[in-house]
Amino acid sequence: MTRVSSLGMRAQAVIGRFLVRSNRTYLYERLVDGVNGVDATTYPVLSGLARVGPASATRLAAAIGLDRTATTRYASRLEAAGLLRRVPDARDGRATTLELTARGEAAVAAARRALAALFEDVLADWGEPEAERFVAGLERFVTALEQRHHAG
Amino acid sequence: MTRVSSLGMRAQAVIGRFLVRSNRTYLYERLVDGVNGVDATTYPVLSGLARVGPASATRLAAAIGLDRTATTRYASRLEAAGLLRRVPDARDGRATTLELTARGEAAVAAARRALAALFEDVLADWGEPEAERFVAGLERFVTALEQRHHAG
DNA sequence: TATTGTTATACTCTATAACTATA
DNA sequence: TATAGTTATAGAGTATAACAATA
Repeated sequence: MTRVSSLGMRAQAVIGRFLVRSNRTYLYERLVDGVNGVDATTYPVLSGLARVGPASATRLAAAIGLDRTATTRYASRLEAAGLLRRVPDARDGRATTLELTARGEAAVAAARRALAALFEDVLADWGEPEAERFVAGLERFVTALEQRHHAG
Repeated sequence: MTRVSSLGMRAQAVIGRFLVRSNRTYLYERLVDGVNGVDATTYPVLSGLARVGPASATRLAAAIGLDRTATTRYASRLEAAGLLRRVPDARDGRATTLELTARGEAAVAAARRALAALFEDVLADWGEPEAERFVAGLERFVTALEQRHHAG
C-alpha cells in the first residue's frame, strides 16, 4: 500500500469531476442567469462584497483572490449597473469604500437563491439527516482546505 | 419559509467558497506541482484523455468542456512534452486519435496522487466512517449535478 | 455538402507597470 | 517614502472564422 489511500484517490477523482470547466461554467450560468448586470466575471466582486461588507478595493481583492486592479475595474462595471457605489473614506483621503446598493444586495440574494434552489433540488431525494450530514461535511472540508491554503 | 431551505443556502455558501478563484488556483497548483510539461491549462486535456481513453480532439473537447480548437492546441503542447501522441485513424482519413504515452500516463498518475495526498491529509482527523460517508456523498452529489447539467 | 483537424484572428480576463493623490 | 485608487499595457486563455483534406 502507498501513502495515498483509495479514499484520497476517490476524493480527488470526484473533486476533479466537480472542478472541470463545463461544470463550473454550468454553475456560474445558473448563478447569474436572470440577474441583471452581473456575469461570471463580476459576480465574485459582488458576492465578495456581500460577504465581507463595505471594503476598500485592496481589501476586497485580497478576500476574493483577485488583483486589486481587476477588482476596481469590475467594481466600475457593477457601479455602472447600479449595483454598488463608491464612497470616499472620511478618515483617509486616499481610500474609497465599495458598498452594495439596495439593488446590489437584491442581486446577490437572487443569485444565491438560484444556486441554493439547484442544490436543494439535487439533495431533495436524500434523507434529511443524510443531506444535513453531507452539507456539514462540506463545510468542514472546505474550511480545512482554506486553512491549509492560507497557511501556505 | 421560502422554497429555498437553509440547507440549500448553506450548500450554495460553502460551494461558493470552494469555487472561488484562489481556492481553484491553489488546487491546480498542488495538482501540477512537479509534474513536468503540465500546467493548469493543459492538465484538463491530459486528465480528460486518461478518463475517456484514446479519443479524437472533437470528442475529447466535448468531454472536458473546451473548444476543439483549444483542445488540439493544448494537445500539441502535451505532444511536444512527450505526454501524448497523435495516431491517424485507420477507418477515417480525416480523424486523428489522441492517446497518452507512458510518460503521459505517469504524469496523470503523479498529479492525481498529489491531489489525493492533500485530500487524504485534510480527512486525516475525521473518523473513518465519517470520511467514507462524506466522499460517498460527494460522489452522489457530483453525479446528480452532472446529470442535471447534461439533461439541459 | 458535411465533418475533422488545424491555423488565423479577435476578444476577454488578469497581472505588472506606471501615474496621481494623499498619508 | 509609502500606500490607495486607477489606468495603460502586455500576456495568456479561449472562442469564432477560415482553410485544407477526407467522408
